[in-house]
Amino acid sequence: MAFEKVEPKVDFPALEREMLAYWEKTQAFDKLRELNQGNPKWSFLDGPITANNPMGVHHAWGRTYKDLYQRYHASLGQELRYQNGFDCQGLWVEVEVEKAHGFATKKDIEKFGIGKFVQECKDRANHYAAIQTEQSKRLGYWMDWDNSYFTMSDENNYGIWAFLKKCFEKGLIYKGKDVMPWCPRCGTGISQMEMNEGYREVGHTSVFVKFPLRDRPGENLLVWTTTPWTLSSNVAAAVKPGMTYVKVKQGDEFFYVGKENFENARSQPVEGANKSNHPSLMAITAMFKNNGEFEIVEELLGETLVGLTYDGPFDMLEGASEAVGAHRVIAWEDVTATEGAGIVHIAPGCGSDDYRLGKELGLPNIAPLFEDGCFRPEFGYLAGKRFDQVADEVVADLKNRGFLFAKEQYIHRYPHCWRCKDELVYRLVDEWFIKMDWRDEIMNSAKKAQWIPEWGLDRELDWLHNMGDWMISKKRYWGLALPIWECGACGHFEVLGGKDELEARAESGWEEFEGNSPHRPWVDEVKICCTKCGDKNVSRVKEVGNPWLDASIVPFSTMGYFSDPEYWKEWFPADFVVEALPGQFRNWFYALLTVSTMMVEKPPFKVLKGHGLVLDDTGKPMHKSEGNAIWFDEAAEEIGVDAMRWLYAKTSPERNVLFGPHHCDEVRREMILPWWNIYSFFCNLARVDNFDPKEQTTTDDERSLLDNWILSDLNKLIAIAHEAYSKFDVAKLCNESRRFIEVLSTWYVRRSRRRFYGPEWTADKRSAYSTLYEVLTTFNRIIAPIVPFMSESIYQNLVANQAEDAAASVHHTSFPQSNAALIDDELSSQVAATLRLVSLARSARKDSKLKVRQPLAELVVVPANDVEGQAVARFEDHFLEELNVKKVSTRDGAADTVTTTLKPNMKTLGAKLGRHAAAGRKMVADLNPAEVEVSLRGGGTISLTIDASSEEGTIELEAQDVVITKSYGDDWAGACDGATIVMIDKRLTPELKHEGIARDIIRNVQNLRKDAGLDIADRITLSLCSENAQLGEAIAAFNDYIASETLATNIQTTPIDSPTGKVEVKLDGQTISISLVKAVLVDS
RNA sequence: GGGCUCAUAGCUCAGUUGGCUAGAGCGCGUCGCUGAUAACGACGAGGUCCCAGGUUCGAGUCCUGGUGGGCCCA
Repeated sequence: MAFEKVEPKVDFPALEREMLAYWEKTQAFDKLRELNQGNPKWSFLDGPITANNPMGVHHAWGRTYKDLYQRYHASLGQELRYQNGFDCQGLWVEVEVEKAHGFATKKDIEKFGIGKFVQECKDRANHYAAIQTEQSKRLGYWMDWDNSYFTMSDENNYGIWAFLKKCFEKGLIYKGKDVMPWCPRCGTGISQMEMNEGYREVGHTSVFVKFPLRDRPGENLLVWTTTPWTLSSNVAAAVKPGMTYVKVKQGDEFFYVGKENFENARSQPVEGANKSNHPSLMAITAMFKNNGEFEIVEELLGETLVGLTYDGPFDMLEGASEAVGAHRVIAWEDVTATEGAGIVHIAPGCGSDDYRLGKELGLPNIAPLFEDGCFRPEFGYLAGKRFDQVADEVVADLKNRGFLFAKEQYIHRYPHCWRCKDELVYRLVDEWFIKMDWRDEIMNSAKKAQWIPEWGLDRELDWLHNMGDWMISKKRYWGLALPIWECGACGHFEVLGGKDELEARAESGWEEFEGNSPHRPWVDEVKICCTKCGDKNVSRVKEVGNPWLDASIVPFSTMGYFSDPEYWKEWFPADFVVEALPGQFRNWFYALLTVSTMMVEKPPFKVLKGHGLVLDDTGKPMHKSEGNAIWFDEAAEEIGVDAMRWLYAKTSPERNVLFGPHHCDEVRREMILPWWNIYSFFCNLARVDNFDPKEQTTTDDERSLLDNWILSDLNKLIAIAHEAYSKFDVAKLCNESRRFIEVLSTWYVRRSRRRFYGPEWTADKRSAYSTLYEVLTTFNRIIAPIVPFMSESIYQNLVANQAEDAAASVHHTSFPQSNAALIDDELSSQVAATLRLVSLARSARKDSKLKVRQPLAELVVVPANDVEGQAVARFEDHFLEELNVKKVSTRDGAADTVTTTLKPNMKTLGAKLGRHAAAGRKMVADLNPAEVEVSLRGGGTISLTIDASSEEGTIELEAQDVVITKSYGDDWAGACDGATIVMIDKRLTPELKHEGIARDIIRNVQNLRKDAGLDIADRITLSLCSENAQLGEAIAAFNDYIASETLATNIQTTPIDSPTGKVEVKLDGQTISISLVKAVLVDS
């Protein structure tokens, strides 16, 4: 069957949709699974994508890797699971559902009904999972889409219960307190990651306050804070032991303050362009000045202050009573000399550093706020007021009671809720934790896996080493129901490990729960009996779980650990996982390792590969709000997903990829179009010639040098491809492929073009066809995992439609194997030398100012090595044609035609010579240029003694000290590179001149034919009219040549009546009129 | 403050275990080609391989210390 015509201009997105339809129609994916069923397994584990929005282009990077490595392993015949995952539970889904309803606080949700709310969250996850499924298919991502896992599934949730139960049995689950960023409006803690989203610049009233020392009447600590309301909860004041402090006397009072803090100018930590908008801060010295005269009476180290007790500013409040006896100066290394007063206000109930410090030292925690950010009743005049509305009142009060030293407006970046934009507050809360004192075991697991890049392991170990206990609770609604039942009567708590255990332990509520998923509010109906005190009404705690738990149980829950252990053993651990690097060390990678180490004491993956972020065209992060984010659908239909996939595949994974019009265009130009053009060139000729790959075959003997060379290169590429895919380094393959396409297009195809044109099936033509056919089909298979659509389309035309027994899809065929017998390194190096010599000769031709159309008599090569000499001998024809010369020859030396001249470079030489400049200059000028060139090449030096009597009279001459130029005389143009010299004879004989003119004419005729809309095969009658004698001679001399090249049946020197095409051009300054008409062929 | 990482042409990036004259694409300039090509090709200009030391016959590459950027932790 003939090849289908290939349009050189293709709508790639349309072609991709066509291939999608073909796969759908032929059930190509299912067929592939059937083919590999029962074969050795390759286990890939998918990190779940958050099913909360449509995909952006950034999602496509990881998914491209996931698909292409799976396709490679399938092409080796391996059986795969092809299971995609969706991450469904968590605050991000809740937020979107809240937005849709216009909810502002948790109370709105409770009023709406937790059951209804949770159901809507589920619906939303399902909705976007469906959209992402369709988008992934469009990406060409072959997965078992009917069998994706959802982290909200019962199996997954109960799997986590089993994990938590195991932790509980080892005594690792506990209820603890921590101070964390809290949004009073949303009523929830905010994680570190969420907090990073929400920093905004705001102004706060900051104050310097006095803490009077109890044992030293009249002496005060000077303390600074940007959050005056937290003074209500002050417990201690911290100094840095080794830092120098000063004791300042003003009036009857003394103040302790950090020496540098006291003396130095203060600046606001503001970045960039906003700087000028901010008032500068008053130095502490200046504050004192404002209050009158002062003097420094003593310098002392911070350690001498430690242990002193003081009166707090709010000791009269009932809520602060616990702090009164605790007020003292403590030591803290993190106190800085650049911010505040060098003495830091510590409120362990209101700050996270404060809390940690307080915990170490056993300080009491004062937690003044309710969930909604309002003060508790025991805080006097503050009671019932919100923390962010009391600054003025507090300042006035401090002033009245003599605690205020100074106040100011302070502008800084402060965390805000990323959802409602309210200011966050640090608040002491009860949360549930997993103790992490077994981190060494997790670190051992991490070390057992291979990390790509390797430093990923160091990074993970660093995190594991430093991380605190894992806070697994969140005071929200939509998420894993933490299986912790806590007895309200005695405080005893237990963790249940699964549905069966829950049923067995249920005292009441089972009927209400049964049939529902283990989520709030349904699971909360179930009450159990306290094993300690016998209370029969023990409830589950209200909290839901950390979403990373959801995603990290999947190597167990989705692989049948709980339901089908035999199956699980076959697929665990995964051979490969790949995800975006930033963030995942403390998220998914960490959680996976933790859960898996607890469950089976080993890592759930053998190889973990990470990749970077997707940035915009200019290297900036993509943000919806900045308008530089790109949706997946938009990009897919604009540039096509093959181009997108290639862009992702060719980027070094550990760095970021720049995605935008410019970079996509580059991919199209360097890879997609050249590859398609070679294919369409071949295919359209093959149609005309009725090439049949089974009929027109060739033998090794018949292959040309170029054929052997390109096959050698191809087989090398196959070996590289196997290595790159199996080591997960596809970027390397992309680089090599690009190089291959380039040499294939610009050397093999271009140099071989004419071999395809003849009418007869000569051995050479068969050889050209069958070689290029093999190269096309093989290379197509190599890159199929990366560009599945384009390669499928090419395969369909070149292979599938040619043979009944061919596989239905390129993705059903097995990966090519490299044939070492076809690799010829010597030939490759000779071709490389040829390319280099031709390039040099072009440079020489350019220098000659004679265009390539003008034939010249001779090219002379002075080879630098044997390979170059062999190249000239073996590829003589190519030199002749490429450079349009009549003869090519080699010579050992070129001393007779090339003059080498040497000029001293006084810029560098002058400095070396100093006072010997004049003599040295002469000496250098007298050196033998050719010998100097040889000596200096490759970094050598020449020792010159100008004046033996002085030490500086001897210098080392280096390459940079001289300028070496070559001239080739009037008759030759030349170029050199290293030791290689090429020269072209510039002398034009009349014969050569005539041939040049003939070729110019041919070119103009060809253009005219094209403009006249003639078919390539149309015959013409040609008229060439010129009054110039030289043109006439040229036409006469090359009449046959012109006729055969332009398919002219007749060339006349008189004008044609009503020509189809006519043009007047100037050749060599002389006018010639060219016209033509399609010849009428008479059947003979 | 600690960990990891990056720094190569105007821009985006290659550069295996140290090895001949440090490369590509884009952009720029010049020329050419244009019956496979949404084009393309050739040639050219453009480099302190961030800085300073060290190891070595030899360092973009290895080591130490800085500077600057990124990520993470504190």
